[in-house]
Amino acid sequence: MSFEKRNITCGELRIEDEGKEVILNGWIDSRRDLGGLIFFDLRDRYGLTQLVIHPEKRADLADKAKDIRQEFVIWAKGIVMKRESPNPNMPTGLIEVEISDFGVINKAKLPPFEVEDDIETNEETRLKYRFIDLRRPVIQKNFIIRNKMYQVVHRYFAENNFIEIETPVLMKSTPEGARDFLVPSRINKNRFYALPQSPQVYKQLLMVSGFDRYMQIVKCFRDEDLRSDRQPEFTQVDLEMSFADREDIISLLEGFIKELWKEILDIDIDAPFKRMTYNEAMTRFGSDKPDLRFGMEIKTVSENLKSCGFKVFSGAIESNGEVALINAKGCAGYSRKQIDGLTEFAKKYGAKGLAWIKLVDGKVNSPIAKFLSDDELNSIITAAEAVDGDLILISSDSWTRTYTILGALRLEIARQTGIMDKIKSDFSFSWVVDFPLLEYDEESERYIAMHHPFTMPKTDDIELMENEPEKVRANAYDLVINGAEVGGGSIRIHDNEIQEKMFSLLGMSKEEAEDKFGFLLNALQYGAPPHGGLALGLDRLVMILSGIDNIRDVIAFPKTTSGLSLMDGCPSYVDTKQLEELSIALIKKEEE
RNA sequence: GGGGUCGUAGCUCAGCCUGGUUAGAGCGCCAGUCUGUCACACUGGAGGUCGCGAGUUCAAGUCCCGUCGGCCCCGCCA
Repeated sequence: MSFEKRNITCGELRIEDEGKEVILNGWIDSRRDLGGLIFFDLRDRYGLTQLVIHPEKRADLADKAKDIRQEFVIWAKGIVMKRESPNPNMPTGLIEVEISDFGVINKAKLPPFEVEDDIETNEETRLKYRFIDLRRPVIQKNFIIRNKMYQVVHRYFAENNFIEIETPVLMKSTPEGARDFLVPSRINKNRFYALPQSPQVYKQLLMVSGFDRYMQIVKCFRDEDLRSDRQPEFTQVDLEMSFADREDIISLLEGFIKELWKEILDIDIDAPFKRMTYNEAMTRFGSDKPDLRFGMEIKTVSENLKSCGFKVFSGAIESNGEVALINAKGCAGYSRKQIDGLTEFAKKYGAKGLAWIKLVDGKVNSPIAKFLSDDELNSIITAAEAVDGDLILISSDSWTRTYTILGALRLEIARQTGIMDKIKSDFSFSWVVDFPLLEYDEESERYIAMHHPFTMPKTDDIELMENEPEKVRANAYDLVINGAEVGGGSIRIHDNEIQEKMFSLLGMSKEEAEDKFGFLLNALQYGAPPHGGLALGLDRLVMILSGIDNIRDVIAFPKTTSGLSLMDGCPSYVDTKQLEELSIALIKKEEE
């Protein structure tokens, strides 16, 4: 089908262009046929331009226009005219193009939903027709931001002497950490590649090779359950530096984030960012990714309640737990039902119950008041800095659980009381540092690496590895923006012996370590420089910059929460022949 | 692995608790009218596997069970 090729886009004509002859190509956004006057809005990625036909002058065009429907792809030639009734809401609203000739390039079926910004279509339908959904300007905006981010990344890190190197997508399966996606192959039967959860080991090897500063915008894969901010394949800005310490990496990243915010949002942000240890983040905000845009900090009150008459509290303290609280300002009016709702919410995080104290009309209203002395009660109220009208929520459990529960409640109260709405266009940037190196995993009855097994312990703590491994802090750091973990990094182990020690702490025998990571241990013996780095979640950064709370809206072709692609129907069953070639037998053959 | 919630016209939803006439509304769509619209307006019309399956019942969109799918959360995500 022939068409006249455009010489201008739909977003750029202005009043200065009056009188020009132009050719436009695009999609019919809408048509308004007034009988004696026909309007079309023509859309492309750059914007909208109004086309007009005067039937009294051009009956032939009016006739042709009768068959034009929304989302048809057309070309139109005409003269740029000043509008009789301009539309101040459109960038091109002062002009219109009076058509002298046009043609249909391609017809379109009626789309299942309209190509508009404020539609409320089920996401299921949107994902099935993703190619139409992606026409919506609101969605396209996210990909324009995303593209700008690629450019800032490449420019900033190139200016800082980083070089981009591609690492394998088919790699060795690593048993530590998230579940791998496995890839069989015809040539090597019974063996499997894995898709990378991260190029971690490769980038460390690149440091051994002397590349000094590496970066890559890279896809990573994890076969774990999905969430509104988690997809099985996602993009990281991955980087690694040699002869660098934590401060080098942190200040480099602060420079990057500054530039990103300036470039994309034209906002100047202050650096250095706040710093907080893991311990502080947990005890003040109940999270290792604290949202610092508002207060409502957690207060620990264990000290005053050691011997209190409320067994839930004293018992928790006795078994090395804590009693802590948050003050839900102005929430004393919460009904029994609302508080029950909060209790249910807390239970999702492992709470057995939730104690509360209301301060109403100068009186204390609380089911636990009768178990506490006046001094104990007052010490709680004082710690909470509570005044009349406040609701104090108290949690007592193990250390981790107490703070995690209160951290979740803090966010929930902020949502319920409108604090979240107030702060939604604010930004807070911080580093959480000094994570524990290890955490004990009840299920496998061993220590597992909190960050990853290549993380360097803090120098002062290395000697603790022998006898008190749970006390060892890692030289690791997370970049947290608005309560989201946007990046995580660490100084890596470059010493073969420490790395072996680490593997053995994780319960790996020498043979096992050799089998799984022998190539790394080997490389560390051939002149490994001290090095460290970080990986940024690019999708999450785009989400924050575009103010979107759903990762699917910043990924062109995302999966649903059950890992399906509704548009192309993957994952799909495969032919028996294909399986035979790979020597794969299915344990349970699906019907059909 | 677990919990919550949703699935009815092309789209968004009401109806379901308390089973009973021909399953409704708005938007969109189709036809007609209309010379300044831009959410065009007005008149008329078409449009349904109530996700799927099985059950209870004289009777199921509605009740029970199963199943598929969307979303959110816990676990999980080094």
